[in-house]
Amino acid sequence: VREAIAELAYRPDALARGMRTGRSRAVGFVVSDISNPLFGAIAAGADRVLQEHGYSLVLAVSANDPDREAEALALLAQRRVDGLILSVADERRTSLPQHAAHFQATVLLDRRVQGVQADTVRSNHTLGMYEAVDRLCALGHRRIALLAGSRGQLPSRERVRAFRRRYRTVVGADPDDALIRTGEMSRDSGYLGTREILAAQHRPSALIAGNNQLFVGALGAIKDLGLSIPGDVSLVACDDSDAARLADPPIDIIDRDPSQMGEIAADLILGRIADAAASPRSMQLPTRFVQRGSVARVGKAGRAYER
Amino acid sequence: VREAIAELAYRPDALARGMRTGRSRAVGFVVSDISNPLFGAIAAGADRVLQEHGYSLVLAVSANDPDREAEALALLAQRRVDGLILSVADERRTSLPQHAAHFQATVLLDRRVQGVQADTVRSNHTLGMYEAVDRLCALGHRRIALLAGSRGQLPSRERVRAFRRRYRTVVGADPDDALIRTGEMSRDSGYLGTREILAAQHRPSALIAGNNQLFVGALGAIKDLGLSIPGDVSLVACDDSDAARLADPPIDIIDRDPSQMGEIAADLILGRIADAAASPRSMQLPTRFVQRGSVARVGKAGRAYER
DNA sequence: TTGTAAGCGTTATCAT
DNA sequence: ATGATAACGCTTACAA
Repeated sequence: VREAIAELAYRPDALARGMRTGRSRAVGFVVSDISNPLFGAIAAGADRVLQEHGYSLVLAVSANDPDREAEALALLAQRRVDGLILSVADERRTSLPQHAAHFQATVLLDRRVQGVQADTVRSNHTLGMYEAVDRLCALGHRRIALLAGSRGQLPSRERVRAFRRRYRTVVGADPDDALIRTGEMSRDSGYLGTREILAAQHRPSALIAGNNQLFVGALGAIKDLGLSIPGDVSLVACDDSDAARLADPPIDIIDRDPSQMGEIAADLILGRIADAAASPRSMQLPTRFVQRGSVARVGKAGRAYER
Repeated sequence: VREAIAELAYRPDALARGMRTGRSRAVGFVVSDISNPLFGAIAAGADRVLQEHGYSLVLAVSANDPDREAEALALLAQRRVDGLILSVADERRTSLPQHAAHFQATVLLDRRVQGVQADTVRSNHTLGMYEAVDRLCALGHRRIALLAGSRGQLPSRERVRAFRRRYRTVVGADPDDALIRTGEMSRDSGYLGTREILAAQHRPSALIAGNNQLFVGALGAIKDLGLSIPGDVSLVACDDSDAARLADPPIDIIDRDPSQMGEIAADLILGRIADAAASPRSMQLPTRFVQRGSVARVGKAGRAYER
């Protein structure tokens, strides 16, 4: 019999097995943009763990559009995926609550959705933001702009909150709300926001970009305005990237470990599949500020790389 | 009846349907590294087209390891995916021939595999390389290094061939083979290769990095060596990236459209699923050289941005 | 221990 | 047209 198996290269049909057992051994992965290396790294981490356990990752790109997200969820439900790893496009407009019952395991990536019982993997965006504000304020920065991203995503709100709170603690006054801008998590939004902010008469001395896309836009705008980093403006980006490492000067970042996020998400999924009744788990990973050379003492224009 | 469908949110079970019809409406996507934005963009393009047609993309990361690639193919075969989009890790060691019969549609991304009947999407790496060599030679470069990547991947061989051929045509002599280096498609390989090449006594005046990872390593090495671009060395990268656009100076690239590659791959898959008997199709997309400021006339050290 | 049968949710076929 | 029924390939439960 074993000979025949080997000879015919027989492999059990996963569809039939899935139909009979009620488990497809597939996990959906819904993200706004898989060409963003942050999500790519998360996917890679998750896939590594899932592959080891004979599970596959079914990708679905939402393009930050709640309607496409809804279609993706419907399609994945139809495919009877056992689990779902989801970076909700907009917490205020997500259709997850309508679909959640179809997935026996759901892990939310850095999001909070009302009325859905799900495990979560979260980054502690507060930690790194505190360190960044400490550093900027210690170097004399008081007018600090924040490209915060969308209000429909938890990390954006968390960063704004941490920024305000720490600024108040350190400086003893509230930050200028006009310098805190919400908007799309896109290059264009980062570019336009930065141009507006830096064209104002009373220009901020530092800028924090809320994700890698906003950072790309911000850096482009700073270049186009002919400003120098950190002489004219100090810059901090959230999440690491080749562009941040290789820019001149290299850009200070609020860093985290995205592939670990993916691995933990996969672990949570597998754990919940094994024990559907377990109480919801929430894992939190740290973020940390990394100095590189894009932040200088305020008012010392031209003296780059000061530490 | 329709009321009941709406009321119970009934959706046909894709597993059962797949079992009965013999079509899973899923397509496998096997790549070395999904955190590489090049593959991310290809995946995004493919997913956009496939989603429109009710197909899902099943991701499998091979990490450039032929063994993991083999496992991925076996798992996807077991899942009865209708099609396969595959960027083979190493053409010399791929197990695709053993698995190909399980997939009724296969599209190879920029690879050639002996004995496998598959549609292909190819980039014409020759075009952009010709333009790059023309440009470099026109500016007086004669000692040009090429970080070519792995010999097990068609684009690497195609670039070496195009480089040699065009150099010979333009210069009238063969290029120095010691400056053409094969190796892994990794940052480390790019870093180490660049350090070695640029530390030699008779240093080349220009360097071409064969992909975005090699480029990242090369740029890091150039920085660490304290060399300036393009004053000390001119640099050209294959494939665009944020890092190339935002570097100072911005890096000249050999560009192509990866998301279009993904879309075309998906189109080919859908076409072949519709007509399995159609003769194999091979689509070729152009590459083009884009000037930005990282290439200068040879011997005019320090005169950056010369055009 | 070994073998047989039922049934998972579809779709397709075949009577009516 | 309409409706009942078989079959896809597997797992599992139960019978021999």
